[in-house]
Amino acid sequence: MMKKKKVLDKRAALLEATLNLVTNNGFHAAPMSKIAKLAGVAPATIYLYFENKQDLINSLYLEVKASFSDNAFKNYNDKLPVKQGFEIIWNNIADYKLTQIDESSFLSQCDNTPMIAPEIIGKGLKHLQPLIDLWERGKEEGILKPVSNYVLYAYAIYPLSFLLAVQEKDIYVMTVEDRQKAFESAWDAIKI
Amino acid sequence: MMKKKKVLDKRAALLEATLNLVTNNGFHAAPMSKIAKLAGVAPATIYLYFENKQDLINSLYLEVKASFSDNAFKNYNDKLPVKQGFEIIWNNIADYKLTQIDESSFLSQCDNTPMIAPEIIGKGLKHLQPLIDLWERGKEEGILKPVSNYVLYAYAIYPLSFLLAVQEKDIYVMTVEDRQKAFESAWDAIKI
Amino acid sequence: MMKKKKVLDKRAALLEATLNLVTNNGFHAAPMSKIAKLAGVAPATIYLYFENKQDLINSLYLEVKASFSDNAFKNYNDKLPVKQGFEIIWNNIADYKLTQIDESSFLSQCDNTPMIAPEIIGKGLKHLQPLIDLWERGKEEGILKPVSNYVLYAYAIYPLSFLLAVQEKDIYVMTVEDRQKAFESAWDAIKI
Amino acid sequence: MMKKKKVLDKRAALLEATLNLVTNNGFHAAPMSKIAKLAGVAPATIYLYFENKQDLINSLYLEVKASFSDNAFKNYNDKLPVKQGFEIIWNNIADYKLTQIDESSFLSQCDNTPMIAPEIIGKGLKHLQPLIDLWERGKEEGILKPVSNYVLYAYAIYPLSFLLAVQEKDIYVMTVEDRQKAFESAWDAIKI
DNA sequence: AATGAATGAGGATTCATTCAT
DNA sequence: AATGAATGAATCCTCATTCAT
Repeated sequence: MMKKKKVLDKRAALLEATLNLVTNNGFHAAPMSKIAKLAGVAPATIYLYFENKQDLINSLYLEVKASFSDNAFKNYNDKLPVKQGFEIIWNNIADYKLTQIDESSFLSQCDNTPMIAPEIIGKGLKHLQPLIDLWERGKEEGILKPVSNYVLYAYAIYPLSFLLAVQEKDIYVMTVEDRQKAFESAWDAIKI
Repeated sequence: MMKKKKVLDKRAALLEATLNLVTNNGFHAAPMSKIAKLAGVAPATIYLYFENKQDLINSLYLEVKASFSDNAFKNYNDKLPVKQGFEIIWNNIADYKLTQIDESSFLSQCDNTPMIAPEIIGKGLKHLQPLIDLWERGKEEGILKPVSNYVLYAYAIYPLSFLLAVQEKDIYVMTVEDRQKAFESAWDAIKI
Repeated sequence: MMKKKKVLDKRAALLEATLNLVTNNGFHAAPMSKIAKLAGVAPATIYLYFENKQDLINSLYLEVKASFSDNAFKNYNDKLPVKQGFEIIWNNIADYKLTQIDESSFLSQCDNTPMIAPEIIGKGLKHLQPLIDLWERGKEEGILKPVSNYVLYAYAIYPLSFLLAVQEKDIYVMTVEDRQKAFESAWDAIKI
Repeated sequence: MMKKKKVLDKRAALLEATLNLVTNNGFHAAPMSKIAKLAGVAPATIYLYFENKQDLINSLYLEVKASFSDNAFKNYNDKLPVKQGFEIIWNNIADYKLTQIDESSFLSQCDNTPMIAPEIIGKGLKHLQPLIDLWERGKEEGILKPVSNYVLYAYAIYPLSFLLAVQEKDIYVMTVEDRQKAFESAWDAIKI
């Protein structure tokens, strides 16, 4: 069990090192040798845990996406009223984007770049099903605009990515009121 | 004159080749040799027109950003009522994003990646001033929510990037009605 | 232990290959690829032992200079009378210059070319201190001319470089008597 | 004639530019493009005056060597007593080495490097014949040591190259007395 | 005579990956 | 399981030289 722990440690260290390097320097400036050094292992060791560099990146993407999604539904259950449920999810996501900055930047980079193959991106989206379900219910109940879920996502969730980006670049700091207003904008955009 | 034309041709061909390769393969898979081949010149020729790879990318970024911005204010003038002015700009941007797919993807990639230095990004933003002015006026007139322009951008314009992305991945095709509704969402998000 | 040996072998092989190529072809005609081939390793392997080409050249310079200096003081000790001590050193240097031809040519090339930075050249000079000490003593004892050590070096040691050069070009072969006379010229030049 | 002048100007400008660049940066950092720029002509123009880079370097070597030799025999005639004649030549050479620093450094670089083919070096030596003749006479008259002219050159003339080098590196400045003593060393070294 | 655009060949260096230990 | 030495292939970039004008 101690052994198992250590193994997981090494894998985790590699993923974290990759996250750091890719986020701050970009894919093309995150060589395997640096990843290994930052993780405290030998370059060859990476290949015990991952098939190759692409597999390492894919794995990281899926893990981060999973942690993002898990977080999104904290304290949420599908019996809540639509607006209340949405508010919980929106706040969870906002919290994540504004505090897990490296992870969020990494996801942005992956989602706007051909560095992750579409089928892997697709896998990562599975976890958001409860949000889709909520929106479908909202549309049935006549609370939400009858538009594609893509449009809902574009207006309700995606703007947070932009706010994260400017936040991270230190050109704008979001106050508590700003955040409340941002939520209202999101809701105004999708509510009927 | 013929000479001047040819020179511009070569520079333009290089920029276009770079746009194609970076958009479809990513920065790290767009080697100078491929760029040269696609542009129909020898690798060394690139260095007659650009200092180095970074300069080539920066130049491309600024040119595309400029074309994007120029397009955004087609038929717009700052005497128009706020909503009408905004609608024109929004539609211009939507047209651009949905038709100039390569250019739009490239800009997304640049804006979500450390591949362009912040100071160059800053330069590219200058051109959007008229939109900022319009928003300031809208807030003064009590038509728009009194929030940071970053928030307005996040909800009014940025969602189009997401819609472009899904559009491009063929997982969603936007109809004329969808688009009208998307505009309404944008407006609902920012109007008071 | 076997491993350690092999590692040293490779480093040494690289240094030797560099010595050969630079000596016979000049710095500008000693590409890393040729050095690697001559040393029997892949080009990338050079970078396991040296930071870059300049570091390789610098290292070689310092090693050769050290071997030159070590040799210069063979059988010498600072209790010997000035003339006798000088004769030993002079002969040691003459032996080195006339037998270690590649090494000597390489040093000449380094010392007459901007290929080695002044601070590295400076480092290489440290080892000659005992000769300087001997000369200072000789001046104190009224045996040597009261002139700068640079002048003493120019007349006592430096001429050997010229004799090496002509020797190497096969335009002149030095006999034992010639050599004895050369020593006398050196001594005549610096003695009072 | 004006035209002829201009032509010579361009050739001379190219030679001077080459001298500057090679002297200060070394052969491997004196690209044709920089030479052209420094001379104020287009790269292709070089090839109107010189066959290729090697020819340019060779031509420069021969011109500089000729100017060095011409200077060496200023005010000299072969009727003078040996010591007096030698003193004149020695002083001429010393003047040249200590004032025409770029030219002297360039010659040192050429003579200690495989950058000039031996047959070209040989050509350059022709001009020193009067010095050889003087030495032969000195040996016949029993004034000079009966040794090879190479040895005489090594001790009488070559040391000046070393003194130039240290002079140029600012680690030693030669006074008038130093210079007188240097001459005496040279004479002591070769006289019987 | 003079040029500046153009280039093929080659330069130093990096990198993902492998393999003997 | 873990490694560090090793590498072939590729990357960015430079350079001597040419050629159409």
